[in-house]
Amino acid sequence: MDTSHSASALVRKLESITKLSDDAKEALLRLPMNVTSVGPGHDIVREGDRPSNCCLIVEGFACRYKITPEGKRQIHAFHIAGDMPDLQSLHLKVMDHSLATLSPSKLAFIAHHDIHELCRAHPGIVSAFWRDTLIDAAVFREWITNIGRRTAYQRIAHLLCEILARLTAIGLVQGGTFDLPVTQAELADATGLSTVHVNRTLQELRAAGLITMRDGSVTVRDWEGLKAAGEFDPNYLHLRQGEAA
Amino acid sequence: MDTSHSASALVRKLESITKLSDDAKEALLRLPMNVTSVGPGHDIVREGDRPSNCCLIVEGFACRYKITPEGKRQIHAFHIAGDMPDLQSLHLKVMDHSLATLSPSKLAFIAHHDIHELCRAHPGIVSAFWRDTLIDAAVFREWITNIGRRTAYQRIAHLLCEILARLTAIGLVQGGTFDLPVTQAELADATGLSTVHVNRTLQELRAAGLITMRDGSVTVRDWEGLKAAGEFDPNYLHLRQGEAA
DNA sequence: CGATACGTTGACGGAAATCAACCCCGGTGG
DNA sequence: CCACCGGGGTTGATTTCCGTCAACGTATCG
Repeated sequence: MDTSHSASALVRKLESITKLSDDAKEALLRLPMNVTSVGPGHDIVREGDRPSNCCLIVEGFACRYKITPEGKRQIHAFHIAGDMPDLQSLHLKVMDHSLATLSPSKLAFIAHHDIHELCRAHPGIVSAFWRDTLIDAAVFREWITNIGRRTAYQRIAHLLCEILARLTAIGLVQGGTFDLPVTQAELADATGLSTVHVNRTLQELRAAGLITMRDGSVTVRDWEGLKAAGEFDPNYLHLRQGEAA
Repeated sequence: MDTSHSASALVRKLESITKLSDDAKEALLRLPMNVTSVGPGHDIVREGDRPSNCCLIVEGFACRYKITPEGKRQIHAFHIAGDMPDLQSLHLKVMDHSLATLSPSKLAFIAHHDIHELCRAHPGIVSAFWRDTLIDAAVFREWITNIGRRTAYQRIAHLLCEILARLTAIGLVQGGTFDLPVTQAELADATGLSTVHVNRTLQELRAAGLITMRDGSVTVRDWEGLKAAGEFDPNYLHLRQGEAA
C-alpha cells in the first residue's frame, strides 16, 4: 500500500507553519501508516483511552471535545486535513478529552514507535511538531478569549474567520467558499452557546450580508466585514504566509 | 552570581510532570540566567514583542492575557513558580498575547540561544518541554470547557481547584491554605465574568462553607465539596502523583 | 411511510452584565 | 496630622443577552 499520498497532507500542513528540510520531508513521506475511512460522528479516541498510535486526518473534518458531568458538550477545536489532533498521546499517556469525526473522513494511523524513531533521526521534525503544539495552544487561547469576552455574533464570526484562514492555508478555499460539514449544534458546542441562539445568530450574519450558507458549505461574502465583526486578527495562527485573504 | 537556586524551581516543576535524568537536571541547574525582581502588575512581554529570551518564574504569580479591540481583558492562564510561560517564544517569534506579574515576583531570564544549546545536548529536555507545552494546552482546553459550559459558581470553584492542585504539586499549600495574590477583577477576567458577579459568587462559595479568603490567601474548607462544585477532575493536569489531596 | 436528524420560530425565564453608589484601607502630600 | 485619593471590595437596582421549552417544517433514509 502506498501511503505517501496520505503523508503528503501532513507535509503540506507542516509546511504551512514551518520550513522543512528535504530530508525531513522524505522521512515523513516514508512513514508507515494505516489508512482507513470512517463515517461522520465516529469517535477516534475517547477520554481515558491510552492510544498507541497517532491519527492523521487525510480528508474530512474532526473535532476534539469533552462531555461535562452534567452532560454538556464542549468542543475545543476543529481539525482539518493534515492535522494530527492526538499527537499529544506521544507524551501524555491518558487522553483527557475525546476526538471524533464530523464528516466522512479518511484517517491515517501512525504508531507511536515510528514517530519516536522519526523524531530521534530528525530533530527538525521534533521542532516542527513542537511548533504545531504551540500553535494549537495559541488557538485554544484565542477560543478562551472568544468564549469569555465576545458576544454570540462576534464569536461565530470569529470562528468562521479562523476556519477560513486555516482552510486557505492548505488550499481548501475557492473564491471565499469552503466546505463546513458542521451542524448548528456543533457550532453551539464550539462557541459555548445554545443551538437556538446559534441559529438566530447565523441568520443575523446572513442578514448583514457577511456570509451565505447552504448544505455543508459556507461562502464569505464580505471578508473585511466578517473580520471586523469577529475582531479577527490571524496572528495567533502563526501561518508562514501571514494573511489569508 | 549563583543562579542554581532559581533553576531548581524549574527542575522541581519539570519533575512534577516528568522524569528527568541526573544529567538533564545538572544541565538545567547550570543554565545561565539573569534574575531580577519586579513589582505586581508588571508586563514581562507584550503582544507583538519578539523576545530573545524566556522567562522563568522563580517566585510569585503571573498571568497570560490579551486585550480585545473593545478593551476587554481575557486572562488565559495563571502561572506559578517553576513555570516558563513564554517558552513558546523559542518557536513562535512574535508574541500573540501578553504576560504580566500579578504579585511581586522574582524572574529569571534565559537566552533562547542557551535553551537551544541545552535542547541540542539533551533530547530528554526537549521531551520535557514539549510535554509541558502539551499540558499547557490541556489546561487551556479545560478553561474553554469551564467558560463555555459551566455556571459562574462552577467556574470559580473549578479555577480554585486547579490552582490548589498545581500549587500542591510544587509544595506551596499548607493545610488547605495557599497564597492567591489575585484581585476579583482578575478572577473575573480569567473566568469570563464581571467583577460584580465574581464578588457575589465568592460570597456564595464562602456561605456554602467551601472556602474562606482573607488578604491574599485562600483556605479550602471542604475539598470534596469544592471539587464537586467545580466538577473538578485533575487528570487534565497530567501530574505524576495523580490526585492533589 | 414513519423515524430521525437538522433547522427554524415563538414565548418565556433566568443568569449574569451593567450602572451607580458606597465602604474600607493604605499611601501621600499639603 | 489629617485631608485627599485611588484601588479593591461590596451592595442594590435595572437591563439584556442568551438559555430553555416547546412546537413545527423539511429532507433523508431504511
